[in-house]
Amino acid sequence: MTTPPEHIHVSVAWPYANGDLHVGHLAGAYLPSDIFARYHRLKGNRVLMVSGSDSHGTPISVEADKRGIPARQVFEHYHERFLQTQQKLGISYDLFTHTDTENHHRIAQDIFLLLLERGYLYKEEQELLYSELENRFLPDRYVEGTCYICGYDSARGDQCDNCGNLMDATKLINPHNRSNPDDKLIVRTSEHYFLDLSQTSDALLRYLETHQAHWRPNVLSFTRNLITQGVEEGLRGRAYTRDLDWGVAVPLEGWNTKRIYVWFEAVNGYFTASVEWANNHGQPDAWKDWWYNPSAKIYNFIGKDNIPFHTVIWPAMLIGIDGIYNQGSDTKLNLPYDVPANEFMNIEGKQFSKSRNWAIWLPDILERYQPDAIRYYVAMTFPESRDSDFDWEGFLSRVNNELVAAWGNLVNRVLGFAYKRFDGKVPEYDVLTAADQALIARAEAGFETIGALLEQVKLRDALVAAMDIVREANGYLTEHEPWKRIKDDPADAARTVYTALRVIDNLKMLLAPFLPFSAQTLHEYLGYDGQLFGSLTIEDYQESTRAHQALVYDGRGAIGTWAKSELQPGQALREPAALFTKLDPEIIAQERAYLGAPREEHEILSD
RNA sequence: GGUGAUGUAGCUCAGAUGGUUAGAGCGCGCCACUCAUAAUGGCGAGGUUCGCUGGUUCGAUCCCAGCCAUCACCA
Repeated sequence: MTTPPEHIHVSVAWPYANGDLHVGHLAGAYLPSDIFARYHRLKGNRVLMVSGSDSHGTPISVEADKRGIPARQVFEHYHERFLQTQQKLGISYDLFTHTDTENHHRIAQDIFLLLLERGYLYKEEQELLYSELENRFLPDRYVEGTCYICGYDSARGDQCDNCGNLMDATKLINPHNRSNPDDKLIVRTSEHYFLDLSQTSDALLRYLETHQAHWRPNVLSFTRNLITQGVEEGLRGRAYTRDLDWGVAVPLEGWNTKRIYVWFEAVNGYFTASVEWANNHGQPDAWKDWWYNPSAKIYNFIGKDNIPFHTVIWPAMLIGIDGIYNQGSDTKLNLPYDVPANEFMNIEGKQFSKSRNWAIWLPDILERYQPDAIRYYVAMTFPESRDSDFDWEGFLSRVNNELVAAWGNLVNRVLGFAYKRFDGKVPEYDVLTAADQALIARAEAGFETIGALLEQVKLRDALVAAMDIVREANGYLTEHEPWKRIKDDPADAARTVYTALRVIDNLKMLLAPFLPFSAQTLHEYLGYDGQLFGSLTIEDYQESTRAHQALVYDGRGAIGTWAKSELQPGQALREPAALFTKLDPEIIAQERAYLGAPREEHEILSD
């Protein structure tokens, strides 16, 4: 009764390549998506997990200006660091590319042109602030002026820091260039394209109806209100184009000073990266197995700040370009099946802030902690239903008391005992008692119950459920005391140790999506060969005019399956060692000292 | 200002189409154990009853209204 494999597309938010990745990124999107993808791969489903660096956008230009280097240099620098960081954390993208590829530019332009041709775009004049000194329109965050509400003289173009109101930059009094007060700005009109959302709102509401049963309630009601409110108030669009020189060119005559708005082309990346992946594998149509397959499911893993873009704008675009690159077929282009947006992860009670360096940078903590320790704590603290908090005391406590003391120690005590007292082999046993069978059944049931939680993207609940089994296994050992029985009833000790090993073997798989590195180590200690998961490598790709690097998961040769252990008595074990490092309580003070202090970027060393 | 969410034990978080004693992990106390990275297991204490004020109801922490605080998006 094998079920045919499902096609699962895991689309992960594209990080701006203007600074290192931090735990907020990991908690919001990357770790949830990786756990989800690894689970589905173990299930035997066909997973396509893609993302990439967002190479464009004002934040990158701002960073480039600050450093006095070209935008391209900024994004290439951080793109490389993203690849290294995520490789070390084991975020298993089938393809993590970036948006400055020929492929991405071409498809983003095709999407724009198709929407234009089909009448989903309209043109309108906007009033914007223009610098005659620099001969360009300035983005709002480059603008400063006097607040027209409270009179504060250093209001930013997008918001007044004094009264908190959002600003319409063109209404600012005495607007000037933020970096040059003498550069007085003038209001000029500029022509732009807008995506006409009113044309897709009915289809979007029908789409919501068919998905409301499995969407998170906050995502659903937020989206529904956005659309219905938009219908009532004549929802139109947001600008699809901007007056910028860094980004994907608008493919029209006379539009050479404008670019496609970064948000619009970035969400296209889920699609363009799928196409790139297929091309890289020499199967140019393979992406259609996810995008034009009615039974495929697309999941968008994002943070709560991006909900409208993924539940309104991106689906609207997909409706608009239905049929793209699929001539001769009437299969519909898939919309996201689910958008399991996470809330935010705060740091020691305060919001993340790059400028104040109130952040936990992934490259930094990867120098000091095991990737599985980081993954464990962050997964246990996922902001799945509300904002959560990363605090170092909690990190120490969860790693030492749960990961090391409960799970790591269960493995260590049982494997160590079996290795020493049973001649380095899985014990041979006569029969299993009811208690033995009950514990094994309990662990085996996890493949159903924990699997169901993972499929519903209740990842923290799934991890808690696995740890419950760990505790039961520890309790079972305490009750059956094989270290005593080995003296007076060796047969009973053999049963108990066999049972514990088999439960550990099951737990290895149940925890593998969360803790892939230690699961592999444990797999080997148990005497097995082969890799549970595939390899994750950084590859070079050459297009006709440029080259780029990408993180690539290759699942060929992976042997892990989401299935019950069939551990054989007599199997030779390998000499075990501790899976996890216990942390010194001093790290709390050390780590807290980094928060808010100036930070130096270190080279990311490979292991 | 609008929309959506969040506010539950010392800490981090669950939860219920409204109904008897509101849960988990950690921390704390006691007991057991010593195979194990002094690692585990059991029991127990802890919430003035679930942000505040009203309302609906036989009954609300869970529904409704208002308010306060925090977060996100939008104007």
